[in-house]
Amino acid sequence: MHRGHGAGKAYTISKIGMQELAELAGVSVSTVSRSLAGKTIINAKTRERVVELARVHGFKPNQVAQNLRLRRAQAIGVIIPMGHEIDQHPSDPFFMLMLGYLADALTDRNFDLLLSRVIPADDAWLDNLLGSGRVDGAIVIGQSDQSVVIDAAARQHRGLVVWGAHVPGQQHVSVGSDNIRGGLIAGRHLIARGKRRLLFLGNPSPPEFGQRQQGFLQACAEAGLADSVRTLPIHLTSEAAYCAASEFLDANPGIDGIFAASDVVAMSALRALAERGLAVPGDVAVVGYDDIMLAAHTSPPLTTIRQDMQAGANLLVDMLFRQLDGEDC
Amino acid sequence: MHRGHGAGKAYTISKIGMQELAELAGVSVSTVSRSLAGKTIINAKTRERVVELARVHGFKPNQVAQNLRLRRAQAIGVIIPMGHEIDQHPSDPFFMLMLGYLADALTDRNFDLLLSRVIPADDAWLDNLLGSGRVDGAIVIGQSDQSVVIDAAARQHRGLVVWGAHVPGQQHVSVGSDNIRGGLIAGRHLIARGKRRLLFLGNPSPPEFGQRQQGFLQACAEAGLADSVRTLPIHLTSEAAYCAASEFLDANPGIDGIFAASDVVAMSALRALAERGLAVPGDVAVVGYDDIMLAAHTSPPLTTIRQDMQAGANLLVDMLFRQLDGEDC
DNA sequence: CGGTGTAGCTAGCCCGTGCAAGCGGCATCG
DNA sequence: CGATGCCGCTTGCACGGGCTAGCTACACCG
Repeated sequence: MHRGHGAGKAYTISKIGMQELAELAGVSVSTVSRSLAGKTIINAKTRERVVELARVHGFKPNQVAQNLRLRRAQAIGVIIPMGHEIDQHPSDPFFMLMLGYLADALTDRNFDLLLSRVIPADDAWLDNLLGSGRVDGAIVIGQSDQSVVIDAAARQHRGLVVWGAHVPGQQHVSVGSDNIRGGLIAGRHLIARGKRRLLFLGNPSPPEFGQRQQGFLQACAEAGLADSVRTLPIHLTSEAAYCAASEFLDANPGIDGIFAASDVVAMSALRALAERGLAVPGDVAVVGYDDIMLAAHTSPPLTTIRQDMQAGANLLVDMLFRQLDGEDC
Repeated sequence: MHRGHGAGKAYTISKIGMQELAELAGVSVSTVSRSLAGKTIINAKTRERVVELARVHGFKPNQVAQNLRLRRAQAIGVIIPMGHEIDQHPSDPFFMLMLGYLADALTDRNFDLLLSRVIPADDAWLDNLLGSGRVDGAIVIGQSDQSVVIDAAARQHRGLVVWGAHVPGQQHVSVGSDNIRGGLIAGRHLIARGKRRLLFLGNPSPPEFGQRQQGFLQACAEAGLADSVRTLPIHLTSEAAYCAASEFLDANPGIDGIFAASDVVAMSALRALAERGLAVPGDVAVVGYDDIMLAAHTSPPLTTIRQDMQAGANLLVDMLFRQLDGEDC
């Protein structure tokens, strides 16, 4: 690993302030402020002169001061709580995809995106962020096992939306795909293909995953397979998933259909199957969840339940801003 | 997609301020400030009373005001410039992995992470961020085609480090793996396996990729293959990579070794190969770059050049803070 | 009386905005 | 006939946003 360095530097940390700029322009500070804000109340000629001068001197208004004055933060916190998977590194492409779309949507509205990975040690992580003034609102990706904390925060602050499951009675606004239905579809798909010895691969304790399992079990029940279906609760990391799946497959030969809680898990399962010489989908069919981009690029291409995450991200952001605008939703 | 909502809410937006808290405690605002900061100059009894009162009322100092006063932002910008790949969505697991490690390292130092995806339209994107006061420094992931802009910003501000290539004469501090060496290793690996009709898969214009290609070509030259080696410049998205690779393979049968600029590209190549009935690594050997987690979970597991990104991320953050502390590096 | 331990005063940090003043000319009023 | 006021438009003044820190003020003690 290299550590390159630039040539010797002479930093030009001359950071001119509004005060100086005003003197330079021969106007008052307020005129500078209004000019840069493009207020038409300032004479066009004066305004342009100020703007030009600012450009020349590389002046940028200090946004921290600006935000303080305007009592806003112009930033949204995006949080990935990692309660149920203490060692899950969010290298999960799912997070990244969501993050990318959120970044796009927020950038469009001129808001910054403050990223937090949280390993909830106390119950105050969300309240701390929301109460700190650093953000105007927050988007939580996945309830993890923190529904109680999220509900509490939702009661005290406005400007909080959650990607994840919608459980009856929850206090917080959430957006997510219909996980139960997704699980149902996955189950029916496997059963329609003649698979009978089914396995749910994933930890059902986070609500989204629990609902996927629930839908899956429902499909099994419809087919009279309620008794034979198995669940293997595993971590979401690909490595852990791979190990657990391998072990399980060795101990339980005969499985012919797998529904994985996420595509990453599914890919690990594919590998474990390949190593055991089991054909996919001939011997064992696999269905994933998310439709991350890589899903189409495994061999064979992974069957997966698609979530339209761009739509989801946009909806999250829409609802967040509606809350911030005072709408009650 | 559901849009769940919580029960009707009565927000407790009572956000008490330092002023009120001071009155409640019967002390001055400064005493509250110092108490919460844990300054021992305040009598322990008074201090604890204030702290307790703050806790009870859920008071959290406004960090925006705090930062303004302390002339800092307590945040680092992390930027992914997307100059060369206008449509590359950073769902690339590589970015996410890096981002995760950076988030960890910054969180450890109590800094926030401001995420920006930038499609450089003007030349001011970096200067705008650095000059806005919203961040104390920035980490740029990949030079893309913006080396000039980055150099310019590095000259004006302190607190800027870049993940990517180290090219002679650059003005900015950069951290990255030895891409030339990586390419060299990849090339030698393929050649040692008896492969002779080689292909570099990736757009060599961003410096990191260019250096990977350079090392690869060097290995080819060593083996006298300089003339037969091919380069296929493609986009980094898996979809685009897949299409381009498929087309190329059809038009150029006989390729027996592929070095892909990234693992995502490599995975797409694997799929294209599999669909053409070409065995990996029997007919065609493939080497990727990055060692993202999924690389081990393809079938067959992908050979890849590993970058220790955690070490890289830590180094980036270390060097950034050294710059901020005034060290000249 | 000088020293020590507490706590308050006040001046900012950098910017935005309500209020009011000044512009020159013309109508109204005493 | 001279004084006042008001026009619409532009700009400046002064204050405030929540917080910190240097200096000051006040007890109390030896």
